[in-house]
Amino acid sequence: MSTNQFSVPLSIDVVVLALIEGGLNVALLKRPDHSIGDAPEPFPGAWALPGGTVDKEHDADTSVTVVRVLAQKAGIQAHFAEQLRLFSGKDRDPRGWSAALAHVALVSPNSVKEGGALTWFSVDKLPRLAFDHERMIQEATLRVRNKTSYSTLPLYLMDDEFTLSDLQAVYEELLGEPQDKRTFRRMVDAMEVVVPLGKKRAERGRPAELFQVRMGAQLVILPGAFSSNPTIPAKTI
Amino acid sequence: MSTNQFSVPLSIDVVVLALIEGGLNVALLKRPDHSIGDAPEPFPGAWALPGGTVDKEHDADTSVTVVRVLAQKAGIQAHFAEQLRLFSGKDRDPRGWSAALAHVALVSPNSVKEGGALTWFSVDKLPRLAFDHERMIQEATLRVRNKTSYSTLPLYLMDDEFTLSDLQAVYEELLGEPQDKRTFRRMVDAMEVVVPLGKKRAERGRPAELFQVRMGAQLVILPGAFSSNPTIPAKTI
DNA sequence: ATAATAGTGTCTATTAGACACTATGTC
DNA sequence: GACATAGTGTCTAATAGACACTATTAT
Repeated sequence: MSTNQFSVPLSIDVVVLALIEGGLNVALLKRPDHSIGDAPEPFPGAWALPGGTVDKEHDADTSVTVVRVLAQKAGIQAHFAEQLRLFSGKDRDPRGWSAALAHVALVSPNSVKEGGALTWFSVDKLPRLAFDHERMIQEATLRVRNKTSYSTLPLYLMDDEFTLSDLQAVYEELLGEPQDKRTFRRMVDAMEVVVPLGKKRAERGRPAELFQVRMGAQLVILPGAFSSNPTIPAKTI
Repeated sequence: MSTNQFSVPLSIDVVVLALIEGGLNVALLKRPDHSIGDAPEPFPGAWALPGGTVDKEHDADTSVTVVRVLAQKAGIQAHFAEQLRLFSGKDRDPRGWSAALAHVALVSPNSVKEGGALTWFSVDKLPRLAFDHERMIQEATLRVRNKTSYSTLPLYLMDDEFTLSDLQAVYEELLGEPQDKRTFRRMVDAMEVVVPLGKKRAERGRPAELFQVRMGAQLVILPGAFSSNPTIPAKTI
């Protein structure tokens, strides 16, 4: 095992997002209130993202760690996960220089109900968070909202069966502005990512056709697919 | 200094890209041919990206390391740099489990001439590369080409002064297809990122107005800005 | 004048937005 | 029937592409 002067304490954190009652929520765990044994744990009693460390014996790479962390800490299998970025520095952990590889993961509302020890918070009403986890959540939601404007990413937030009105409501929530029904359906149609199930769901009014994500559908990225003008600030060194 | 079982050997690598005679080139360094002292260096004689390790005493975070690596190893100040992703695993370095934080950096053709020990290679004709550096270069160029289709990223590849025809040629190289002159200029105009210098440059034919990047211009991201349909494969866990 | 490249005018095809209309269910 | 929501038809405005035309330099 090579842990020398060029080694860095590395943790793997995941911003798990799901829609609950139409709003974006993030899964958090409460850190222990008091120190355990002799090692003083930082941020006692604060909330934190589910995370873990790499098991160098068994984790072929960090993506394996992510799957393991989601399963063990969150009891969740994500529909989508990707690296956000590496957060690092001497100030993020009082114990010294450290790094955390942050990820975004999207899960469906259904899987929220099963999730074990997790507590869900609206991304607009976050509690006191440990480390730089608040920043991770901010960047994760920004990434999701930006990608929404030019991709089919929100499909990963849907349940197995959904109506086109459901899907439009999700886009509207993430984009923060209403979408025209006709334009929206033209887009969805053009992307060829959903297939009708031949079933209908009735709540009020005319029953709506149920759809599911097309088998083998990849994340579709279209120029000017949805919304107006997303902007991402540049980082210049 | 905390280097325990949760620590991981971390290096910082940078894919430095520049246009040379119209084509995308990457800056590489040759690794020593023979072992130095007793530590057997992997990939002797192979080419590698400029990189280094975090100096936990002096580097507040990894972005500082990137700047330092670019200055020390490459003698370069980049116009643009961002994290690509963390490459990790037990197989990428024969010495054991390791991680490398890969970056993309863009520099102007002018800065190529000054760059000290670097050797530049066309991204289409790469030599034998150490570690997973070939993969890093592939992902870096893909990222740049994708962003080109919906942003003003290529501005960071331009010299201080350039004509609109120069800029269009860069976009055409990166997108791999010709652009309509009128459409291209409408876009550039709409983005308000360049300003005329009131000077002209003559080579053959009518002299062209010279432009520079507008002071304080940020990376502009427009829906459907350039080109047709970029696609990025999704990663599902 | 001719060649070469810069820059503009303008027609047309395509696409996005608005919005009214029809369709199908419940009460 | 009224009401509510789903789904479609279609006009219009905005945009993108094509491409010809004018402009300005060198030889």
